[in-house]
Amino acid sequence: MHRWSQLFIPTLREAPTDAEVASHKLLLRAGYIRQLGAGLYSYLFLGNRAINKIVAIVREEMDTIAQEMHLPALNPREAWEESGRWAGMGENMFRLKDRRGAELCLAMTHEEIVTSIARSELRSYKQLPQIWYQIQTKFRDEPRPKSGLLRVRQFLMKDAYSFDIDEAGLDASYAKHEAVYRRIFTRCGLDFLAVDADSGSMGGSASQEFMVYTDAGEDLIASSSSGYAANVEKATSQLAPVADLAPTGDGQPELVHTPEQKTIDEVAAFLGVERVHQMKTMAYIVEHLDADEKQIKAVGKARAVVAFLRGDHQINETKLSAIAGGVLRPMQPEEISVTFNAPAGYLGPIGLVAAPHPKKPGTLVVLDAALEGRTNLIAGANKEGYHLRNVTPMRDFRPTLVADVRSVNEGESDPIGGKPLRIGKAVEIGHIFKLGYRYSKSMGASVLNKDGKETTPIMGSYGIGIERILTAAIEQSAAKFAAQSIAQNAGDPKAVQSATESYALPPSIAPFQVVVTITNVREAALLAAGEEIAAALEQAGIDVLLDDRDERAGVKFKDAELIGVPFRIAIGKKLAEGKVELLNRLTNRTDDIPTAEVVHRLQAALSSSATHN
RNA sequence: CGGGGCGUAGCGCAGCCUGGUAGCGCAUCUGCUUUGGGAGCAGAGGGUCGUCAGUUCGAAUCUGACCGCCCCGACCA
Repeated sequence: MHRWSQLFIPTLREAPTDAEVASHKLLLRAGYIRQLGAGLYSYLFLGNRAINKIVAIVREEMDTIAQEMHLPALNPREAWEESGRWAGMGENMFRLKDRRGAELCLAMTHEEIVTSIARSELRSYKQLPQIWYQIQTKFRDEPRPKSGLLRVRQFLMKDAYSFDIDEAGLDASYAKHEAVYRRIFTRCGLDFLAVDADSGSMGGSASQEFMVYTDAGEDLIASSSSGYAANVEKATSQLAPVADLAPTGDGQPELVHTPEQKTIDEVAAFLGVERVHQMKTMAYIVEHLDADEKQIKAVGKARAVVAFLRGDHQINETKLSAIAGGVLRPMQPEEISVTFNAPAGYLGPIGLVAAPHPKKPGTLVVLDAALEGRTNLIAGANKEGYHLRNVTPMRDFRPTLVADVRSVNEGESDPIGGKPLRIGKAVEIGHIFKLGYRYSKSMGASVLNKDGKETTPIMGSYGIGIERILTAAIEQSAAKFAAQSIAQNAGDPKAVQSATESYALPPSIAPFQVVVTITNVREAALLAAGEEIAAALEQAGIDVLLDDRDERAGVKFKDAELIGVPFRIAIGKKLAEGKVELLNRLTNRTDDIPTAEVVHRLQAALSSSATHN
């Protein structure tokens, strides 16, 4: 029996000023965690209990499709040299030396390690597929740890890796993970979305992120009621048709004097046109950091990239970077004038020499797909103080390629059902993706296939951030409480403020399922009833915390709320009538129930809250 | 790494401008009262004022360097 009077649950009346986001404040105030340094936290009794509950769910579900292992967190340099990531990880990896001067790192992830095991142990296609996972501490030297447990330097990750003989096998392994992830997050009580993600730097083919909408998040995602969901790095949308401008003069590109009019808005006002009738020019340098010799020979280590977009659209650098095949940085004005012999602010498509093919030398010119088929646009003239009218893509200039390189906007129609997109911040709690051959190939893993031929296995990689599940659950609940409170206390900012800092965890991951609050331990009858009820609940397999502290009732109620436990049984005045009070914090419903029915009623409440999740 | 803010008791803060040897609330401990929504009264304990150096008769206070933490940005398998 867990008795509050003997536990270390250091709740705080006020949150330290360092804490900004709701989950951070609440985790500190509830005594779940304490900070050791930037991005480093100690998980105290309650925090550790919640984490353990999450881990147990993850483990139980993962065990249905995979085998658990435990790999070293401390890795020798050599293991990371082979894949090229010793250099590739850059500053983000913690590095150290042993007493002999040998270099080591603290692993950020374990592709290299599983691949090296696979390479030395897997011989035949008959041994495939394999799915291996672990729940391990990961280390990342984040440039900016922040938001409590949301972005830290040491955290728990469930990472899994699949090895298959062919793509069909990988598809199956990937699908298994998707299904298991949905079960895990559902059991953890989260409202989540699986979104299409950019698989960019890991070089895979398909990738989905599991996201929870919350303002504390760092990613932006777009979703709609038709079931479409994507990271904005990858999201697309359908656009309403635009009526083009009528041609002027002979309909050919025509110079117009636009002195000092550089921005889209300035030109729009000056010429009396809409932004949709303009073409925006974005110039970048792409650096091929891990280019091979062949590529360097073909297009150089760095090359100019120009993208043309509709005047009211925003460039999506992730999309452009994927096409350009490297890291982008905006061109400096001097670089623009040297490279294109045109002033920044008046850069335009006509006269620009585009590479004929992305793999051929020259400037990579990308026309955003939204401009395809448009006519009579306004564009920069590559001449100080001038723009061009009547610019019609494909007639007046040819880009290297046409591609979607813009960012979607809130309210645009989603590409599958045409429903309006909702764009919001979200926290990434899991990520699955098809890695492909990157590691198996570079590290030389192979097995014999049916025909006795050496075959490189194809890999998948699948992560879950354990702490982020806890954080997201708190953020999600706190947001709900805040919204309710704002609705109920519209005129009272103080009440809103205090309720804003409340939450209740799903029973599956809460450190305890129920708190039994003895309102006054000095009354022998209350104390005895509390002990008895708590024991009965425990007997029934329910995780119960008995608040037997010699504190005032108010203090105990506040603390019970602070620690986020979803149910509370208060033993008080009504005991004289043989009743206690059951509070369901998830529904905010209070019932007076006969003591004899407590176990039964709570079990019913627990199972109904589980099915609602 | 760029920009901003902060560092004084466990937590929240004042004092710094104008140098004179540290204070308030909460928490903690003791006693009495109180006991269903963060109690009241009385008393007590607790601080190298982030670190180092400098200026000064004297530094929490002025100056410099460094360290740490938070926020915005860059970055982010």
